[in-house]
Amino acid sequence: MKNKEIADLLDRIGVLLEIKDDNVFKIRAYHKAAENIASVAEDIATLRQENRLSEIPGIGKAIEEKIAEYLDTGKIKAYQELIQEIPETLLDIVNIPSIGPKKAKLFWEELRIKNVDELRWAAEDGKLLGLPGIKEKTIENILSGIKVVQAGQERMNLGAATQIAEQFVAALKSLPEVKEISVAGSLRRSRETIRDIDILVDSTDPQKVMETFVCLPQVKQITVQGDTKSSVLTKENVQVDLRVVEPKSFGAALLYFTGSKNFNVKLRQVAMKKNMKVNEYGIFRVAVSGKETCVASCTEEECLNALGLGYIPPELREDIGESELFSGRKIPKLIELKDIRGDLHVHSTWSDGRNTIAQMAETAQKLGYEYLSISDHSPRLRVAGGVSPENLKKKKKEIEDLNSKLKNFRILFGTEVEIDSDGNLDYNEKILSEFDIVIAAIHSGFEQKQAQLTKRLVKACQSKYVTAIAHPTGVHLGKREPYDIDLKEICKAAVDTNTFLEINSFPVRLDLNSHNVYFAHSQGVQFVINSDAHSIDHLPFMKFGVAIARRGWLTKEDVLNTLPLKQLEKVIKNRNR
DNA sequence: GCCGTTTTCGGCCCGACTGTTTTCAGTCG
Repeated sequence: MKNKEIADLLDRIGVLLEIKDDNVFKIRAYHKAAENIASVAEDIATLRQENRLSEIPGIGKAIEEKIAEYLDTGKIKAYQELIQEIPETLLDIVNIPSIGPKKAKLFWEELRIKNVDELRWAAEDGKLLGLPGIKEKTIENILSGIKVVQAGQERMNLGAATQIAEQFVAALKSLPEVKEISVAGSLRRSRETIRDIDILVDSTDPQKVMETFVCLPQVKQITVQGDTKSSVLTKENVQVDLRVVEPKSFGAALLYFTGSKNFNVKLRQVAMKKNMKVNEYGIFRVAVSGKETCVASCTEEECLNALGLGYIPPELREDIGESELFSGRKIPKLIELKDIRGDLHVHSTWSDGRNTIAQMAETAQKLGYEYLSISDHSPRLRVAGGVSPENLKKKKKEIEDLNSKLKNFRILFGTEVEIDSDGNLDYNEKILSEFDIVIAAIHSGFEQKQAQLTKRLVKACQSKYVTAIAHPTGVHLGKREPYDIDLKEICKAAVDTNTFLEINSFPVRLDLNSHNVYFAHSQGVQFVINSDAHSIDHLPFMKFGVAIARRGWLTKEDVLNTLPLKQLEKVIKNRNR
């Protein structure tokens, strides 16, 4: 699937045009197009074949042609021409914090600096001094920016970001000067990966809050410090931004700083049509005279209502389902964590889990679940110590013994069975029929061609014993790209065979992701949300999967493990017969 | 370069902070 490649390339064209000081709206069009392509769940090559590229918002004639050109030739002529004029490596320079297209252009034109190393040498040798607008402080910022980039500022997964944010929130919350506090930004929207952490505080004494914030022990470096906004780098090189507002603007500020950027743009466009204005201080009515009157600011709901919109949960403030959001259609009641009645994919010491079945079950009960499936790996997955057929008998006995002592809770005898390179399952039919629930997964042979990988998953769906496909795309955030599958084909197979697709809540997976969930849902797919816990500490990861489900517009009715045990068992039994 | 319930041309979101400037451009979110 070439979606990401093409999105990257269009983004690069955008930046190069910025360096060239081209029309800002043209530049924005390229970035917007790139963003939208990156978030399309379907293969862009398929969309092109079906002549549906223009269905993607922000794709007009010119960009459509460039996409086609890339799919046919592997190149885009316009890009090749741009990098004849401007060295491609200037793109790395623009990536350095405090450097944008203007400075990159300046350094290139005046000093022929074309990459980060040359820039560092020039900065260290004082060669940048004397260029217009460049003095000591700017050089200092450039050198520190280079260090930040080279230390690696990759996006964190949702779980890692949540952990860091919780530390900051806890520290600030204890201050008497802090009235309300909330995370904002992409973390509040529960994006799969997060770059910076945004925190919003409402306080009557901003200075005190800022002082405390920048002096917290986890802070390594202060990058920005103002009256209402400060930014720091933590020891792990994570940027944390703090905004402080007056209590009366908390809602407007929260709306504003939660974003997404595109959602905010959309809100302002809605506002403009009503002769209104949106900023972080409130929603304003603008009179013909130009006089502005604040009409809402205290809560997000108030602000959205003032714009004629109902409340929109943060997870939906994305481009996913945007047309629905602003068409006046009612937003469904999204699934919540409390709707989840059990976890159908966890591991125990029988394979690569760290805790016993009993321990896992005990924690699951504390979380308020009604059931838990111990879905250990099958033998083919050697590294995980998959359970042999002989051991399965012992494991089943252990579960039966535990169940006989449990009240209002049931442990299910499950498996996460390997799908081999031909799409066959790692246990025979007789063994598979013994399980309460079977989920099937791919853990090897990722490098196969799209057709073959897709066929494997489709074949697994067709097994009458398989209830769900675990982590369908195999992505490992920041480590491994998803394997090349035709999601549409797999959705079709899932729907035809009543097979559920998993939303795996494990923070490095989050697979399916929210875009895929939204797409699969549109194809009629049903889901299961699992933690894939390998220890009792992992069971609470379920909240991340639920967040992804919400981002994909799912309601509780779309998710198998919101059912009470009896109904769940019935669904599993009746499936595909 | 894209887009349309002000529709095929003329628009295209808004503000904080920094470092350089004597009032603002660049960067960032």
